[in-house]
Amino acid sequence: MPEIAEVETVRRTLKKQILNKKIKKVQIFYPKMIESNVADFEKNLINNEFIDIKRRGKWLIFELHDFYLLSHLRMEGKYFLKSSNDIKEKHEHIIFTFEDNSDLRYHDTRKFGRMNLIKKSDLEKTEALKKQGLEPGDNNLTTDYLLEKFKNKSIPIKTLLLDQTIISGLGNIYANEVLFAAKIHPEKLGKEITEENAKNIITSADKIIKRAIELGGTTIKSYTSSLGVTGRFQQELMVHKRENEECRLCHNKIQKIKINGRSTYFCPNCQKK
DNA sequence: AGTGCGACCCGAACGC
DNA sequence: TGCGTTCGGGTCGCAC
Repeated sequence: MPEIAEVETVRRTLKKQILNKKIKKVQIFYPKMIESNVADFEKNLINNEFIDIKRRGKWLIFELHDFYLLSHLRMEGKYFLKSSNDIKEKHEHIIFTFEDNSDLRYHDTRKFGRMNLIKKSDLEKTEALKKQGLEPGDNNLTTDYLLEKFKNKSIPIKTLLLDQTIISGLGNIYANEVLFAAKIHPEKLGKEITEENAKNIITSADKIIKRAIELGGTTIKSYTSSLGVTGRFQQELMVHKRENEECRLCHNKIQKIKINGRSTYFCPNCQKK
């Protein structure tokens, strides 16, 4: 489940490995994954090279000479660096081969991830990126901004934290963790969020994401980021995946409920309605 | 416009 | 043991 901290970890790791190497071959085993024209995808990447890797929310942005390759890992997308002699594994869907016979391989068990190759001049026009809200840690992410977005919303705050057009980068794990840290019940409606709540969300999100990035993200279930990097943030999870375990603060039992069909974990004592 | 929900995927977990 | 069923989770698009 790559969220912002995992994506940032992938970005930093890959940046050390793949820049300025000429791409000599692109193999596409699951064309549906590519949202732009598949023939152009291959044609425009061959003989090109990655010169930088940026990120916006959960989108990875690989910069080439005149294109950007946008990559969203969704649930289980991972990148691996291998030798082009290595046998192709079942869930490797896109393989980029560099001139030195090293491979960048995109692996995605559930095939949810997406890629999109766009001209550099189209970056600002790209819907997916245009819609992204403010990231945790951004100075423009203020209580005024949040209260404006939350007012009139009859949607649980948990769902609003997952809305990438408001705050960009939070997924299910960190949404649960942020609400615990901010001491807000996940079912509290957007319009009921107070200024103090909003302030706590901002502070908690910033702190939690920074710490998670520091620890290389969270490895949970099947998710490990690229190149075998294992996130260590899961050791610090307060509520996520801790149903019926003791709250680390008050020793009450952590509860699991569904909000909008998504697993939501919280401490009923620390996070009162 | 705001809200809810199924579809996309497939391995793991679960039930019998 | 083995088989069928359910679950999960980010995002989009459609229905109401």
